[in-house]
Amino acid sequence: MNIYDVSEKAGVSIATVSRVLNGNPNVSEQTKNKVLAVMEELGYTPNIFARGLGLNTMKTIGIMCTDSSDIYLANAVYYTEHELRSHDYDSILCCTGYDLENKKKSLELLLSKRVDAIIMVGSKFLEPKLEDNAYIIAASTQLPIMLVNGFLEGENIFCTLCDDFHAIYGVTDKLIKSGRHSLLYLYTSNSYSGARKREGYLAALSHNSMPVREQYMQMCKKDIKDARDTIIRLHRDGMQIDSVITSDDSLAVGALKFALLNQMSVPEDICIVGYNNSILATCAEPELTSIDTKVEALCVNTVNTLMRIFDGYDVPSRTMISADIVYRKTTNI
Amino acid sequence: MNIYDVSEKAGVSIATVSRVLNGNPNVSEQTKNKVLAVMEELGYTPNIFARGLGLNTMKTIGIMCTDSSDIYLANAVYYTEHELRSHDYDSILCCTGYDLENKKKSLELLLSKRVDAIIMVGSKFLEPKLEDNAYIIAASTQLPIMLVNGFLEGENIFCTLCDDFHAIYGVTDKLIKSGRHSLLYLYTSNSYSGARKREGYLAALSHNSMPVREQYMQMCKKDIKDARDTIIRLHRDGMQIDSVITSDDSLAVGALKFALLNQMSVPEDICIVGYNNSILATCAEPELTSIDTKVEALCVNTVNTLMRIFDGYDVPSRTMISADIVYRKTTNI
DNA sequence: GCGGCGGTTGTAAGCGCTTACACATCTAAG
DNA sequence: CTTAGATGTGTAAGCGCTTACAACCGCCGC
Repeated sequence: MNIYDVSEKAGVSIATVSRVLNGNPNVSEQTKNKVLAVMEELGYTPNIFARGLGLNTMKTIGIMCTDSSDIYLANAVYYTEHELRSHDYDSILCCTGYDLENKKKSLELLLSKRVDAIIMVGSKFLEPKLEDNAYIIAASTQLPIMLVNGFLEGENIFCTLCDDFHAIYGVTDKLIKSGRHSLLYLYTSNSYSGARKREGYLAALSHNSMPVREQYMQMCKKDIKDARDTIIRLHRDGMQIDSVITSDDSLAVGALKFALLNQMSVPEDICIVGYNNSILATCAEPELTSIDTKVEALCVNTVNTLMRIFDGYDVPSRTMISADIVYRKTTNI
Repeated sequence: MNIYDVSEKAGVSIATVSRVLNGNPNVSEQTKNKVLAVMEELGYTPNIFARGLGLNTMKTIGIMCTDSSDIYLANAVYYTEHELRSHDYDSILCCTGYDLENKKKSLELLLSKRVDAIIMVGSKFLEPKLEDNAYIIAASTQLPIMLVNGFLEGENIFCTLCDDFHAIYGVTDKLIKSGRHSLLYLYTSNSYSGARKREGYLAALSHNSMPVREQYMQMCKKDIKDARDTIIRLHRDGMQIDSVITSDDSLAVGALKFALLNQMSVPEDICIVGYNNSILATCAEPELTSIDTKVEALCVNTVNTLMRIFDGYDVPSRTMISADIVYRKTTNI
C-alpha cells in the first residue's frame, strides 16, 4: 500500500498525490477531493521513513530525562510531551540515568534517530563531560538543545529556568524574620538548580547578618529515610535546628518523620519547607509548605521557544520563571 | 556524509559498508576494520530513514500511556522504556489522556510512525470503543499489542497482568479473620484491573459468609482529599467502618486523614490498606500497609514477551504475576 | 492566429540504505 | 589438473516519498 496504489486508483500521478499529502495549493479542488477519497477508502498511511528520507526531518524531538520515575521529572516529561504533541511534534523518550556513559549513548542514539532538537530534563549540567557533549552536539549539528531548568552557555543551547534562587531566598528570609536562627538546608545534588537554591539560602543568611555554618548545609539522598536519618544524626550530635529548608519534598517528609520521632511539634518547634510542591506535600501530615516550581510553565515555555526557533525567530537563550511559595501547615510565616 | 563517502574513502563498495554496518559475517576481518576505521574518522552516522525505508522497521515501540504524570504509570513507563532500551529498541511515548478521541489519534500517530509494536499502559480496557480500536489494529496490521495490566482478547493482543484478585482477596480475608467486619472498599475506576480487585473483595466477603453491602463499595477520584471527603460523608451518615481497603495509595492516605480528623487510632480503630506500594505508602504517617504490584516485573515481562514474539516464538497471550502484601503500620494482621 | 501566462498535472531524478544475485578468488577433494 | 564449494566483494534494483522541471490546457490580449 503506497503512493502508487493511491495514484493509480485515483487516476492521477504520484506527484499529485504527494501534493495533496503535503497540502500543496497547486492542486485543483476536484482532484484533491478525489485523491482524499481514495486515500480514505484504501486506508492509506504515508510511510514516514520515505518521507523522512526526502525531507530529512521527522518532526520528532528527543527528550533526555535522567529518571522519569521521579515524581518531578515524570511531570516534566508529561507536560513536555503534551505540549510537543499540541504542536504536532512527537517525542522519543530516553531515560539516561545518572551515568555519564549512558547519557552519551542516549545522546548518540537520539542523534542517529535524526531528531529535530533535544530537550534535556533533569540533567545536572555541572558535570564537565556532559557539558562537553552538549557543546559538541550544539557545535557539530545545528540541533537546538533545550534545557529544562538547567543552564549551559552555547551557540544552540536554550534554557528555561525556574527562579530557584529567589524561591529559597524568600522562604529563608521569612523564616529568619519570624525569629528562626538555626536553619538547616538539606539538599540532594549539586546540579545547576541545586547551586542556585544554595545561593538563595546563603544570600538570605547574609542579608540578615547571620553567620554561615557549613554543617547547616547537608547533602543526602533523595529519599525520605535518608533525610530523616541525616537529621537524626545531626540532632544527636547536638545540633540546634528550628527550621529545615529542603530541595525536595521527600527530604521535607524525612524532616517531618524526624520531628515526629522527637516529639517536636510542627511548626512551633520546627518549621519545615519542601520543594516542588509534589503530591508528597499534601500527603504529609501536617501538609507541607512547599515551593511550586511551575513545571508546566517551564515545559510549555521550553517547547514554545523551540517552536519559535524552528520558525526562524530570534529567541532569548535564557528565560526565567518565578516560583511560588505555597503556605501550608509546616510553617507559621 | 553518506555510505558512498565511506565506501569511496575505504576503497570498497557500498554493499560492503552496509554489511559492516549490519554485522553481516560475510566480510573479511581486514576489510571490516578498514571500514570501521573510516567510519570513525569521518564520524559517519547511518541515516535512520533510509535504513527504515529498506528494512521497514525502525526498532521503535510505541508506548501509549493515559497519564505519565501518575506515580504508578510513570514507573511503568520508566521500566518499560528501560527494558526496551536494553533490547536495543527505542520508544515513542504518547500520553493519551483518558479521552477516547485522543487515544484514537495517538494510535493512528503511532501507526503512521511505523512502530513495531504498541505497549499500552494504564488504559482501562473496558471502554467498548477502545476495544474496537485495538481489535482494528490487531486485525489490520500484524502489530503486536501489549497490554500492561489490562486485558483484551484478540489475535495479536498479549497481556501481562498483576494478580489483583488474589492481592485484594488476601488482605480482605486476613482483615476479616482478624475480626474486622465493616470493611469499606474504596476504588477509583472501572478498569479491568479495577474489576478484578472488586471481585477479590467480594470473594473474600463471600468465603467468610459475610453480607455484601453495596454502600461499602465506594468510588471516588484518585485524589487524597476526595477520598477523605468521601469517607467523612459516609461516616457522618452513620456508617460503621473498621477497615478501608483501597485501589490506590492516594485513597489510603485520604482514609488516614479521615482517621486523624476523627481521632481514630490506626490500626486499632481502623485498618487501612493502600495499593501500588508507591512512595506515598512510606510518606504517610503511620506508614501504609500496601500491595506491591510488581510494576517492574510486569514491564520486564511485557517487553520480554514482545522480544520473543519478534523472534518468532509462540508466547502465551496472557501472563499473570502475583502481587505481594507489604505489611506496615496501618494494619495489625 | 499567435505568444504568453496562470493553473494544473506528469515525469523522472534523487534521498541513503539493504540485499538478491552475480562474479571473482581460493581451497580442498576427486 | 579439474571442479565443487566456500568465501569475499561488487552491481544494481528497489524501498516510498519529494520536488525541480517539463508539459499541457484554456484563455487572454494583441
